[in-house]
Amino acid sequence: AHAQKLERGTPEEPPQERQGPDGNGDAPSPGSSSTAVPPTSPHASCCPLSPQQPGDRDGDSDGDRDVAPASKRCRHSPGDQDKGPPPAPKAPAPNSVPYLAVARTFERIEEASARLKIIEILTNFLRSVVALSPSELLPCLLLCLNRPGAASEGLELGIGETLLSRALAQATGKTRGLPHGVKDGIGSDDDVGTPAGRQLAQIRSEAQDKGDLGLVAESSRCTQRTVVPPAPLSASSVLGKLREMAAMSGSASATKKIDIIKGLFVACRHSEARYLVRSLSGKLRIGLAEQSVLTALAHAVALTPPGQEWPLAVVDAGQSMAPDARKTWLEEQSRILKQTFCELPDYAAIVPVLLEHGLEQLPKHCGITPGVPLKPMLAQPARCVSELLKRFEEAAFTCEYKYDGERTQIHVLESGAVFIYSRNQENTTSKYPDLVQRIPKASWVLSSGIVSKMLKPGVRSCILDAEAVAWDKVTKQLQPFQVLMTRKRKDVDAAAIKVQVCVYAFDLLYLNGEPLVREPLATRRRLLRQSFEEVEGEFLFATSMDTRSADEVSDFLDKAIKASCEGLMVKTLEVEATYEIAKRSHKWLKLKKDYLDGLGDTLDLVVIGAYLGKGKRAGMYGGFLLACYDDESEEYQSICKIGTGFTEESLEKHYQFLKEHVLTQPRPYYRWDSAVAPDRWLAAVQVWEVKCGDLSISPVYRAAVGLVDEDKGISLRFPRFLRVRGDKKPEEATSSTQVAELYKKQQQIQNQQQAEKGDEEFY
DNA sequence: ACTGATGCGTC
DNA sequence: GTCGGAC
DNA sequence: GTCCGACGACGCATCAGT
Repeated sequence: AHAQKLERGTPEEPPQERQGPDGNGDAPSPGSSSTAVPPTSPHASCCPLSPQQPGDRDGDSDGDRDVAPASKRCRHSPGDQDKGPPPAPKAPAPNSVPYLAVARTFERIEEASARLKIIEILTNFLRSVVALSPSELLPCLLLCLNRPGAASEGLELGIGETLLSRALAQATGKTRGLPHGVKDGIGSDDDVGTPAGRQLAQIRSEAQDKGDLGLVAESSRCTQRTVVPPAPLSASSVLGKLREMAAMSGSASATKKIDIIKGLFVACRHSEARYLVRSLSGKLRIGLAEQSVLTALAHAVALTPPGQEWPLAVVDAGQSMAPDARKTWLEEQSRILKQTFCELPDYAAIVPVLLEHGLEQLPKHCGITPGVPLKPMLAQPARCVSELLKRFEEAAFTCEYKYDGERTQIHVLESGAVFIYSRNQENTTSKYPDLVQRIPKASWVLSSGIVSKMLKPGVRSCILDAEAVAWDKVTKQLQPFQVLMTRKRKDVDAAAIKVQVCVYAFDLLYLNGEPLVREPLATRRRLLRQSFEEVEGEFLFATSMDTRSADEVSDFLDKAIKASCEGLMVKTLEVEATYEIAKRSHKWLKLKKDYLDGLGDTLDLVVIGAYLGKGKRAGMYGGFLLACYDDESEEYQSICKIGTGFTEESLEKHYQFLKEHVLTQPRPYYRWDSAVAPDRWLAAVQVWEVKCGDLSISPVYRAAVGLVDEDKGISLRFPRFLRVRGDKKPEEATSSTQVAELYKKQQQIQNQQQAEKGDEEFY
């Protein structure tokens, strides 16, 4: 019901200040009792911004709106006391949670760096919400996670830096009240002549300086006037607006979204603007994400059980426990929630159950359901074969080819319905109608002529874990990831599909009504092989080998590469071999050529540009534009950007060194596309050694243009910085010819050419 | 009707 | 996807 | 080891602007 309400974007009831906790409440100082002492002067003790902003925005009275009567304050305090929310003197009416309470919590979290501290702050905030405004628990959680809803809902905000900057420019510009309907800043930078254009330029420049549009919003004055002061934001109203915007499409939707953002911005107080803008831009940047939110939620509902009558009988259910016992108990509670969440990663489904039945009962009501995506097992990189053997010690393990495609979770329901989900629980069913057709039950419905042997008799329902890989039916070869990417994504007509897909199944998570995630891989794999039949080019089991010999692993890795795979996945078979993501999400290991020292491709490239950093890289360069050298034309040709592999120290050093080499304009012998134009052009003075996964034909980069493709250059997949090559002059960088060679020698390209050759001989 | 920019998903 | 930092 | 947030290439889908 709550979700429906949000979907309709129902406006919140008029806020009742009398009851509305304002979130200003500071925590009692450490050591104080569980009973919070309301600060006597809210501005003095709770609103650090107020003294600096006398009278608040525009001198109107909204600075006072967020001050509730002292007796009602502190309810949604994110306080760091560990004794829970302060009991209020009397039963509260159903409250909404002020967005300011959320923002204040975010502030505190952002200031903290220790995860335990972050969890504690959020826990206490959530305890307040559970106790006072349980109906707003879901919106609060979604705001903390910065998501408008579950991934499988497929909601996209469709708001990026550009749109957001324009909205801010309009809200802070002086366009209103100007005669003759001045252009409002929508459009290109061409309108810098207009006030809004100037404002936009200023917003952008300030955003570059601060590396965070949210901070810009917070420090900008909103000049939009409203006749009636806007109502204070609540958690659910903000989330409702987010969902409203996500649901919008069609022409002029951007303008409508801008209007909504302006409306929200007008209503923002204090730090609300910062977090609103960050939410809209998709980066909360407070060091809080899924795992910590889950832990905090578990702690919150464990300590302050939901559904209690007022006054709360239990504010801290762990109060009487010894510290150690309390810790163990909280960890166990957290584990229960996380396990459930991994099997049903949807807060909209979990939260109501949590509120009604409590945490202990949660697993009874929520679990794996075909048709609902679950969290996939992930893998950690292994640097060498010996690390592998060391990690798995005596435990038996298996190696599987690591296919270069898209992770797919295939759900077959008893009804015969088929759903396909991505690694991130996005519903990709419509992208794979061909794949859906291969499921027999679906085939009956769609076309009785299609017969597949894939599912063996007796399989009524299942969830498969697999990789979908582009497959050339003519040459009977795997195709590169880039080919798979060219498939249409929406409303795909199975008959019109050009890029065929072969599914490589490697795990079975559910079979005929039974979850298998608590079974070891050996069992799951046996059931997988028993239940399904391979069909060439359509459905195969991932090629695997069970071994304990380092040499055999190495050989198998080479075979995988020769078979156009990325490398190997290595998994224990019996020990620690369940599919319980909550216990450890990266239980598997991945072994790729480019992880191995001395193996994989490295290039020596020239830095020719830099991008201003954002977030924790604000105030320095966050990324760089690299080029190879073409000795033929004596040009530096852009090949990729790079933004990882640096230590904080090296990043600082690069900034100090390279800022001395900033150019006012690019050298005439630089070749690049406007899409990658850097914030600062740099003189070609330094060579960096860079490692990468594959080399790809690029739509925007210019390296080795004309050597492999007539007018497309080459770029690097997964580039990362290794070190400065102080011994190399820029002209000694990797040459365009060498780049082309590296491209051609890739196994996938070799295999492809091999196939073409065979084709020619055949005709 | 077309194109380029933008957003967002995959890896 | 890769990587480094904080814990 | 876990969690988080810096940053990468690339292609489809969508929409503003022409």
